Amino acid sequence: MLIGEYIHTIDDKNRISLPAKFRKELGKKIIITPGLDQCLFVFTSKEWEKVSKKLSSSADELSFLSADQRTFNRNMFGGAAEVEVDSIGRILIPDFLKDRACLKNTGAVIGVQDRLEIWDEKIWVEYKKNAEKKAEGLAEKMSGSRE
Amino acid sequence: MLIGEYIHTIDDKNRISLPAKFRKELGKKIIITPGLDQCLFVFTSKEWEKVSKKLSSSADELSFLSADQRTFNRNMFGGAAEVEVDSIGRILIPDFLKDRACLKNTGAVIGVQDRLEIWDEKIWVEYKKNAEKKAEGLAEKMSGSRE
DNA sequence: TATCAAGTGGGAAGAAGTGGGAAATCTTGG
DNA sequence: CCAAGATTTCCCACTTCTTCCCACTTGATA
Repeated sequence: MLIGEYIHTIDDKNRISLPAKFRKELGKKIIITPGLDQCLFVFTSKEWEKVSKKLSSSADELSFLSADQRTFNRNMFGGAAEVEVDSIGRILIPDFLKDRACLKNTGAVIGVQDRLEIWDEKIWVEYKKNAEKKAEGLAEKMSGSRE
Repeated sequence: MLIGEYIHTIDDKNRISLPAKFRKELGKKIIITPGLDQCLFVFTSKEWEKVSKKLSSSADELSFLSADQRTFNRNMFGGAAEVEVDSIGRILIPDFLKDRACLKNTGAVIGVQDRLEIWDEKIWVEYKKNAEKKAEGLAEKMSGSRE
């Protein structure tokens, strides 16, 4: 399982190191997509297959019939990139994805169960401040709604 | 079962000794997560599997489609870390978790049934003062609400 | 008082992260 | 169609940080 938070620099060539702890689980080829909330999602090839299957098969309908679905899928699939992990564990972030997530010199790499997220460090710090408070509230809520 | 309270120092390298009494039960790999109320939770790998399964049990849905779920998962999984217990029973607390719990030089390690909690000593002392008073009242309340 | 176990501290070897240069590939202009 | 420039990719080297191991201290017990 992918867990934890790591701060890494993004160099002039748009490369960022994947935390050593994640490399084995991620494998050699990974998929990067524009995520939700100003970050990038990173999936293993396997996870990506699952995810894309679930996204396309919501209900039995053809996914392109719904306008919302079209928008969402264009974003998710059109913005995705398959990248290779180099010999020492780095990946190259395509320019258009770097822009999407407003990445600058320093990125935060977050393990969230079965995906990674890549944030610009500053945005991540800001986000975390709010999220910590919310998360405690959510915990209460969940404990209440549990059967 | 993990019970009791131990005060240990956190050294310059962010290491803290696990009380000798707990080591056998905890095993070699443990999971640390941000807890509720300014402390860290420490789980055995087994316990963690249970906990994370319950938390992520939103059936077949993609967990990242719900905003609340994203917030919660980022906090829970992104804030977690798997750490190894070294040969003489210490663990290394990652910086980001140390910050979360405002840990300084001295930590309180508390056994709470099937998990440990790690508090900054001062915060723990403060918390205890209040908690002792409250606990008596809560006992009344709980005895009333239990089915 | 001596011995053993537990806790604390620090040094050294190794791994991980970062940066840069060279080779290969692609593109553009002549 | 070829050549020059630019871009990308691959690889190597340096530096920093982590991890492992050993030794000292303290307190408890026989």
